[in-house]
Amino acid sequence: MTFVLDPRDPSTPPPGGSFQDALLEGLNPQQRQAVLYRGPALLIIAGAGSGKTSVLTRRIAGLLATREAWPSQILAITFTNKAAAEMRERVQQLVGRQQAEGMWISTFHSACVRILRREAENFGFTKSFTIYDSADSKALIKRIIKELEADTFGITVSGAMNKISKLKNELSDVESYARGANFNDPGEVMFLQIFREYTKRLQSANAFDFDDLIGQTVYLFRAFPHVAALYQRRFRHILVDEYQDTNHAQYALIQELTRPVNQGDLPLDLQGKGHLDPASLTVVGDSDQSIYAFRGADIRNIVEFERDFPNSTTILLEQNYRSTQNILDAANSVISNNFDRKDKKLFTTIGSGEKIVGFTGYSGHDEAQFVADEITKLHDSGMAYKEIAVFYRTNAQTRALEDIFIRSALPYRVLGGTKFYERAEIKDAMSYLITVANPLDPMALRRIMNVPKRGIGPATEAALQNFADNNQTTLRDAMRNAQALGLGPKVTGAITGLALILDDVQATVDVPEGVAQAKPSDILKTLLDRTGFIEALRATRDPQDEARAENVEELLSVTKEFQKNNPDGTLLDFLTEVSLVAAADDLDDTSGTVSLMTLHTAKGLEYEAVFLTGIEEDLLPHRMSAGEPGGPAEERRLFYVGITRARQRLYLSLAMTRAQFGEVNVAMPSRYLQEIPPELIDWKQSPGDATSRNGTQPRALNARRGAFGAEGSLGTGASGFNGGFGGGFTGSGSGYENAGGPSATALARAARNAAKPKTEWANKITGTVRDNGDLTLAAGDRIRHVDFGDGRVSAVTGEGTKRVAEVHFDTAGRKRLLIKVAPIEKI
DNA sequence: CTTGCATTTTTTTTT
DNA sequence: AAAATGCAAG
Repeated sequence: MTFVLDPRDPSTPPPGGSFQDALLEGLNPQQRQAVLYRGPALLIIAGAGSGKTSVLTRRIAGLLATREAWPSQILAITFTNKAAAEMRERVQQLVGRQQAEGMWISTFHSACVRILRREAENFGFTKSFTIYDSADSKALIKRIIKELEADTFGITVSGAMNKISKLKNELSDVESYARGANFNDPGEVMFLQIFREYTKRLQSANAFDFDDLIGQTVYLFRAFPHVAALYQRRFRHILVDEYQDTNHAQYALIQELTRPVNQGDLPLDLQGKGHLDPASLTVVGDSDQSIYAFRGADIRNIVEFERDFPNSTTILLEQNYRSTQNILDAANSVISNNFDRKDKKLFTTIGSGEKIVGFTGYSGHDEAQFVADEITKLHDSGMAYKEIAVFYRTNAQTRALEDIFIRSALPYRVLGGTKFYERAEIKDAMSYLITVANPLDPMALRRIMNVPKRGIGPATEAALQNFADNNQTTLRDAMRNAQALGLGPKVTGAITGLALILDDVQATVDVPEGVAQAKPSDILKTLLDRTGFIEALRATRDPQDEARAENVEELLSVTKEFQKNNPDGTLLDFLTEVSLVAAADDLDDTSGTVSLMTLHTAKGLEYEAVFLTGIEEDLLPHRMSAGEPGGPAEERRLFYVGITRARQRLYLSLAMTRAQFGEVNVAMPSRYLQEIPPELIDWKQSPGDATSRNGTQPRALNARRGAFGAEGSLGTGASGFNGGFGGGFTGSGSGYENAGGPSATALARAARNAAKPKTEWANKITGTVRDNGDLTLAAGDRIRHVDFGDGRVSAVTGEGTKRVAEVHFDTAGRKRLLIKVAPIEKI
């Protein structure tokens, strides 16, 4: 038998061995056991970086290579689409592309959509149902609350939404919730009404929300045994990654799929053929990395696995192949503060490595500057940008980082956050596609009814909805019959005109069997052209609309790209893919950029160098987690996840003050910092340094002290902190820039933190990015920088808007600056 | 119906 | 600081 192994994988054996040798090459005994296990249920407790992906892929490859399973009998669930693609790729490299054809490797949500599209007609949906994302659900709930005037009961949109989501994750529907409801509580009665109405409208819109995708699939299996039997029979090996983050609905789904097949439920032609035993289940997880309790993840699923599956085997993977011992020591030490956990200690043979680097900035910007400077140093010493990542707790923290990165000409990309598909103009354009795919969906239709502006306002929309309700028809149908409403001729024409466009395009999608459907990009192009969507954006005075028009054109390229990758991809396939992209999915390994993301998004990823920023009280642990039971423990796990992403270098940074809601607040070091043995951290500037050096403290900070009064002043807070930490934070005190010694860095810092002088050029900073126009610089020029003061240009590289100046500042050391946007002037 | 301005609220994390 | 909301004028 011939086989291919990943040449990048150091464990790839020399050619000539048996397949089994190749399969197990480079694995430790526990990993081998996990690859070779055959039986009903296997639990792999896999510590961070313990090679579980390798184990899972080899396990699948082994099943395929020995013909124990056909590819179509394998269902592997991953946490992101990117992880799914990677796993598929690695299995294919082991057994060949053809051998792996037909495996289901996907996320819970993608797998469920696939099942639901196939089976939805069993229970009152069509295959072209819409998937409502959180924003869609929110809009619908908001509408319902308004209609029912439920806000007078103290019910908020987000409150109702969270509650509904929580209930759905517990597989509770309106009726089961009603059974236990307290009908003497008017608020609860009102909530019940909202829940009922929400459910009804999803059904009539032919739509599922995110939670439904899982919950309704479970419902489908439970209500229709003949459907369940097909999938129980089909999937012989089910593997679930990140099992610690499954919620009850996902747990129930796995339970349904691993039931023994009831012969009588199968179609006649399948009865008595094939396997009737329950599928074999493999789950992989690590309770120390459970960070999704807020969206219903239930740690008990993994803790009680052995009870749920009495015949199961458990394997522990504790050897870490990713990080240095210093990084692991820090991680172990932090996580050991969570009681109620099985003791588990990661170890490595890699060696202790560099110390962890700590830094305390005076502000979020100061911290960001440190991060940028250190990244530049790492890059100068040969580390690729794509091997570096910056993590933070909240998306809002990206602002300061982006600001500094742009000025420093650091190539970066932000994962997640305000995603492309969340932009209003993109949602509008997507709504056109949704309306064509699913004419029953009034939410999508409402969204585009007056985009571009057609003079169809709220009153007209209400009239149409009224007509639809009175005639037991859809909003879309009401638009077709707009003449019957007796509105003005202009509005009526606008409405019927839009209805005609939508009907025309829909006719190219709803084609008879055997006829080819129109392609997503052609559909979008036609819709945009006939509605004048892009021209309307270009015709306005708002300067941002040009960027919006470009975004819509970008969406058009996305549809073309999709077609290139999926030649047979339908409109529905495209809509599904877009609905289910995860933050980590737009990671592009070839981008050559530094990656910025939240700690949650970072799960499952790894980098040579990792910067954990904002390690402060109220941020990590986050203020909002304080009230939740188990909140601080989950935040600690989040910190643990962040630490364990790093292979070689780990940086921990925080700031003494942080801007929030437009005002500056004092920040305190996170309690979790104390949990790392002090000798593991090399503080370039410790929290103590940043507060106790009165002589060199920046002006702006001194000025601010008065504002806080005695009680909340930095002085008081700082000494309290120093006492509490028993001197553990006494760092080198030399400042992080070695260029000019302590006094120089202190000066630079003072300059950086001082109130910005209101010179002409300072005012040029408009919006988020400043523009120096065609300012030209050459080596030898003297310049002045808002934060770093005066300096001399030593070199200029790059072209056009990407020109970068390397500057030796008199006090702040060497920096690289993007000439077009840096806050500089020639002197 | 649309536009512009004033006011208020908002940030945890995500499929 | 930015986004969402509300209100009044055109």
